[in-house]
Order: sequence, then structure tokens, then C-alpha cells
Amino acid sequence: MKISRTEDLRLDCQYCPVRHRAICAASDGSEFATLNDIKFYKSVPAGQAVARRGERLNVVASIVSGVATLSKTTVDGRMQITGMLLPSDFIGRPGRDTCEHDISAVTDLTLCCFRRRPFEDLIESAPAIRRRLLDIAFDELDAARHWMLLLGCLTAREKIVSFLMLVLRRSTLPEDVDQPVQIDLPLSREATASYLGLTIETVSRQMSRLRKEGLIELETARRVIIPDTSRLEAELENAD
Amino acid sequence: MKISRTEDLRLDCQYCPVRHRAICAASDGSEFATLNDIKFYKSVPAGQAVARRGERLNVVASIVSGVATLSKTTVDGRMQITGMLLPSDFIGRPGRDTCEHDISAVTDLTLCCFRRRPFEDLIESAPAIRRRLLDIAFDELDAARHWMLLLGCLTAREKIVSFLMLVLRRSTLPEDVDQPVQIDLPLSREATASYLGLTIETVSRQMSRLRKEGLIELETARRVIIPDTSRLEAELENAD
DNA sequence: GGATCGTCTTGACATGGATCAAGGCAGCGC
DNA sequence: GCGCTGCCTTGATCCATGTCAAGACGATCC
Repeated sequence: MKISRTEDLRLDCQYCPVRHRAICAASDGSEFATLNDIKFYKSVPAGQAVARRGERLNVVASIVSGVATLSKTTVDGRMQITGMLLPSDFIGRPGRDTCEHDISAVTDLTLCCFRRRPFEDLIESAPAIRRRLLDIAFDELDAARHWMLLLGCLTAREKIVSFLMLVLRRSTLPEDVDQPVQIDLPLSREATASYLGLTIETVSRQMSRLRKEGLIELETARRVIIPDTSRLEAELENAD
Repeated sequence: MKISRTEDLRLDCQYCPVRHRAICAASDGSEFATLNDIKFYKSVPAGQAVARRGERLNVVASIVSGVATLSKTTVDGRMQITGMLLPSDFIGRPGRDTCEHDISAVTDLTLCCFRRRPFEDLIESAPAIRRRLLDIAFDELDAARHWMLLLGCLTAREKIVSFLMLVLRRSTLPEDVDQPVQIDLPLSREATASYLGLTIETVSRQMSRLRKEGLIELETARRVIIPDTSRLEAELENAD
């Protein structure tokens, strides 16, 4: 995709919903002003590719709103989603001009973009951004390795529960603990299956089973109610 | 593990076998001199833990020689090796004082260590080190995500072939292409199984099958001869 | 309402890899 | 030599998950 400037769509950074978690989180003063100055917003509609593997990618970006996936596909069509990108997550790699993954917009997406070259220069001169970037990279690395444990060792049921807990953690926090919580799954069954290294049928069956056991309720296929968070989490007592 | 200074064991960096691939690769001049100055070597015997998950780790290090693994274990004992660390690979995380993984010496290990705090300071003042560190982190992230494709989508046979190709790539380069190549597997069957998300029996069976098909020869269980590299690689035509 | 389409669920069956169990083989101490 | 011990291989069997197939459900359009 050619990412081009979407004029006018420029929220002032100080009102940005991901101000305190994104790449800019640790910046203030002139660093923050510079970021505010050189950023530009970009919208990507649901279903569209943000970038494809091997493609040139001359921007880096933070997700302001929406959900995207990182994925890889074998030549015969098997796909693995290697990351689910939620608001505040970072896209792109400074110092590398081609993209290692397919990046897809799962929902409509708002990206806060920076042209790669100026951003790379900024890294050199802006210590808070640089530290945040390094921290983001290592956090992502830890998360990826943790996901390897899930893919390599966990059962289908444990994978599903892990996924639900992941979505729960990244959701807007429930005000009351021990109250029933409602979460909206960001991914379709197909994408969920691909993320967990399962098939769509297995995902569906395990969800049904959790429902029959009363661990979750399914208001719709994508809207899940968790009556008792701790009981669901207890399903992971052996995993994790 | 308490990593303590091992005096006298201080090779001059300019003769270091991993000089051009490790964290120091991009450094020269005063940066390089500083690294040379503050580094200390540490030996870890085969089988011993370098660090355990959750443990405090006040050093970062490069592997000078030997092989180590990163792994995670579920409470009920299922283990996933999340990384195989070979000479020049980096251990530790600046900005974080506890270790996310179990790190084990597979063979006798020589580590080139830096105390974490001084190293963190160095990152701030030494641009080449900082850039190299960022690059290492992103490379590791790409590798981890690529491994997720392997764990989630590949068959046992494809996993084994991928592993053999990985070892081949990281081995001392064969002078002649299209000549039979001999590789020594750094991991036991058990560790290999854990790395690939398989059982030891499946690893053994797939190795035997590749042998019967003439794709590999097994001089011993750990020493593999690949008569025709391209034929083995062709086994991955659908994967990867 | 009915037709259509995409997504999800459910059932029946197949199978790749796990599990359980036995034995081989090399290295080492005696 | 002999008996360990650790690691690896092989065989028999099982089972969790994949595969194939049929519907169910909800949204949208007419």
C-alpha cells in the first residue's frame, strides 16, 4: 500500500487516546512537539492490507484505533497470525525498508504515521523516543516468545482460554472485579484459529464447550460474557 | 545464577571470534575501547543454568562460544524452547532487571558480559551500540515470529527439515556448495523436540524417515551428513 | 416474505503425532 | 569383560485435533 497523507485528520497529540502507551509515551517537551509536528494520520478500511510481505514500507506508525493483524503465509496457503495489533501498538521497523509480514486491517483503522527516514533521524536525537522504541521491541519479543509456548505446548482448550484472557486484559478495564465482564472478540473465528494454530472448527467446538460448562456465555459469536473471570483463569492453572 | 567476574580470561576484543556479529559489531574507536575495557568473561559449564525465569539478572552478555537455550515451562512441566542461542547472540534485556526465561548452557559456554547498569548508560552515549542493540532486538523479533509460523502451521517433517536448515545456515560455511555437508546438531533429541513443539519420539522417527529416504545420513545421532542440500531444502517448497 | 451470502456450529470420520512400552547402543566405571 | 546409565530408536496403540460435509443463523437486498 502507498500510505499517503490524510490531511485534516490531525488530532492534537495531547488529546490522543494512545498518548500514554504508544511510541510517544515517554516523550514530552520538544520531542513531543516534534512528533506532533511531523505525524500524519491515515485511515485504512476494514479488510484492506496495510502492507504485504516483501513490500517496501516507508512509514512507521502507531495504531490509534482499530485492530490489525500481522501474519505469514506458506506458499501452499497455510497462514499463521503472528501478532494482533491493538491501539497503541507499533507498526514498522526503523532501519529496514521492507516488510517482513502481511499487515491487515481487521477493523477500520486509524494510524498515526511517521515517514521512516525522519523518524530514524529522530531516534538518534530524541532519547525518550529511542528508549520507548527499544522497550516496545523487547516487549514484543517477550510476547512473541510467550506465544511460542502457547503454540508449542498448550491444548486447544488452553489456547482458547488464553486468547479470551488476552482480549480481556487489553479491553477497557472493568470497573468491578468479580462482576460479569463482556468482551467483544476482535477476530473472526477464522482469524482466531490462525492466531492460535488451530482450525476454525476446533475454535468453534472449544467455545461451545466452554459455553456448555458455564465458563462463558455467547451473546453472539463475537460477544462473550465471562460470568466469573477467576474461574476462567483457573483453567490455565497448569499452563502459563 | 550469580554471574561473577572470571579474571584473566580476557581476550582482547580485536581477536574475538564474534567481533563482527555481536553487540559490538558496529562499534569502533572509543566505543569499542570502552566495551573492551568494561567487559568480563564468564564460563558456564554444560548443563548449568545461566539464569532462571523471574530471577534477577544484572548482566547482559554476548555468547562467545558454545550453545545455550531460552525456554519457558508450564507449571505442569511442559517445556517450550523459545530460542537457541549461538555464538554472537545476545543475552539479557537492558532496562529490565528480571529474566523472562530460563537460560541454560547446552554446551560449555563462554560469555562476554557487561554489568547491566553501566551498559545501559553506554547505550545512551554510544550510538553504534544502541543501533546494533535495536537491530538485534528486531532481528530476534522477526526470528521469533517466523518460528511461530513453524510451530503453528508446519508438519513434523517440515519442522525437522527447517531445523536442519537452520543449523546448516548457522554452521561454519561449507566451502563448496553442492558438496555433501556435515553438521553437528547442537541440541539433543529432547531439546530439539522441545524447540519444535514435538515429542522426542516424533523427532527420532522423522529423522529416521529422512535417512531412509536418503535425504540425510546419520553418522551418529548428533552428526548429520546432508548429501544434497538443495534436495533437502526442496522439502520446504510448500512451507516457509 | 424469500433468496443469497458470509460466518459460525455441529456431526461423522480420518489421521498425525502423542503416549506407552521395549529394546539398542555408546560411554564409563570397575 | 560386565553392568550401569543416558540417550536414542522402534513398535503398538490411542486420542486430540484435523478434515469433510451439512446445516444453522444473521445480515442484507429485493
